[in-house]
Amino acid sequence: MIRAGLTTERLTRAGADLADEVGFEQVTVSALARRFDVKVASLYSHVKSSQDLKTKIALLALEELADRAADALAGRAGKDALTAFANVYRDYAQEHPGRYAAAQLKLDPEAAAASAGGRHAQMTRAILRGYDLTEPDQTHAVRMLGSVFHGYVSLEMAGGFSHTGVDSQESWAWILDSLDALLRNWTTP
Amino acid sequence: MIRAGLTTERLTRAGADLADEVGFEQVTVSALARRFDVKVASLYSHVKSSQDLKTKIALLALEELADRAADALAGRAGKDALTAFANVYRDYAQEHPGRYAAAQLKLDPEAAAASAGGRHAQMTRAILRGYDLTEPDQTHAVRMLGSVFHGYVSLEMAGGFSHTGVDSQESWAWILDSLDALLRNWTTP
DNA sequence: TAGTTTGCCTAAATATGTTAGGCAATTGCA
DNA sequence: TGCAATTGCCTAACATATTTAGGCAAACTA
Repeated sequence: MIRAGLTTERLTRAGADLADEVGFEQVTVSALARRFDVKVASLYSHVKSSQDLKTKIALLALEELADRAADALAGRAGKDALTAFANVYRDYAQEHPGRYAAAQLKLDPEAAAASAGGRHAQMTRAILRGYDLTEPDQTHAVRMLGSVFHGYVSLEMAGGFSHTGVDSQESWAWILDSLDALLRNWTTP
Repeated sequence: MIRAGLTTERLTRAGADLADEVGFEQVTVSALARRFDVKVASLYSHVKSSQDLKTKIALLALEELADRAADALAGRAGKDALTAFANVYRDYAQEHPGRYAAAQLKLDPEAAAASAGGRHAQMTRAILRGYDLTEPDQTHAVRMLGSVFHGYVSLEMAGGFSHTGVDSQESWAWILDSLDALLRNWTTP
């Protein structure tokens, strides 16, 4: 019988695609096996468990996101960098809702350490070089930016901003303006 | 045989407790049945499905959160209100991680309409009465506050802020200061 | 107290997750 | 090229979760 050519890599990628199509919650070893027209048990040579599969998808999403962010940051500084970076998250979430949801999976410490999480934090710090902040303010600002970006994108994806007449894109622009102004004008009290 | 006294109410509450103990993801009709020492099928007279149970837990959490927020806002204005409101979310998430996670469940439109979601938005607007914003800026600001609060709490719960030496509580205070300053100084461009 | 309703039960079908062990396709080496 | 070792996907089996259908006994109602 002909082989399907399964690899951890292909399974992870297909799992991510599946997540984008039906939601990360619905990603299941069984569904993935069906997609490859293969018996469920066959996947267990390539992923340790359902949890392992989900972790791998999360790590993939974090890498993709970090790659896009790095691209967007290249050659930019100040507000330009801030906006480009923020838009990477928002656009990625819109294009790849399942992957974005995966990126929010709570990782165990080892996986977290091996993830692109550190790159994200580093890039946020790089943006802040365009502003005049010293530690610990810089760390506070990193956390604030992360919170706003993640929070906004989550709430927007959940449909939280679709019940008033105000356009979400406008709010997004307003918020980025505000953050830029805030960081420019910050003076330690 | 003696009856367990199941009701939708009690199941929902027990489900919420279970979520806080083992995580919202792990809440299952079977686990809940075990908790009541009852057969699984018995629960189906009180909840329509596993999804229905989760929705009910989410609605409970949203109500509790709105009640706490309303309490916290009573008699406060300006930055005092802002801080109290923000702390309600953060504290609730810390005390009740499973309930907080449940509150993030994506609800179908009917459930969303019947939820306390509207109260949350109204209360955020009430806080902004202490600042000098008019529409559409007020809506933008509502969205920004929601994003920061939800984003920060999510990232903090996920352990995102535990890998540098800077205390999370300090960042939280810094962010609330910043938001207050931002809203006070906002002038439409 | 008899009748009705309600609550929890048993039984059964279906789906997912996971492990163990087998055979065939592929790879590597003489 | 041909054979051995490896690897990949398979069948089989079991545990757990979801859900529906129908039954019996407890609790209300009159």
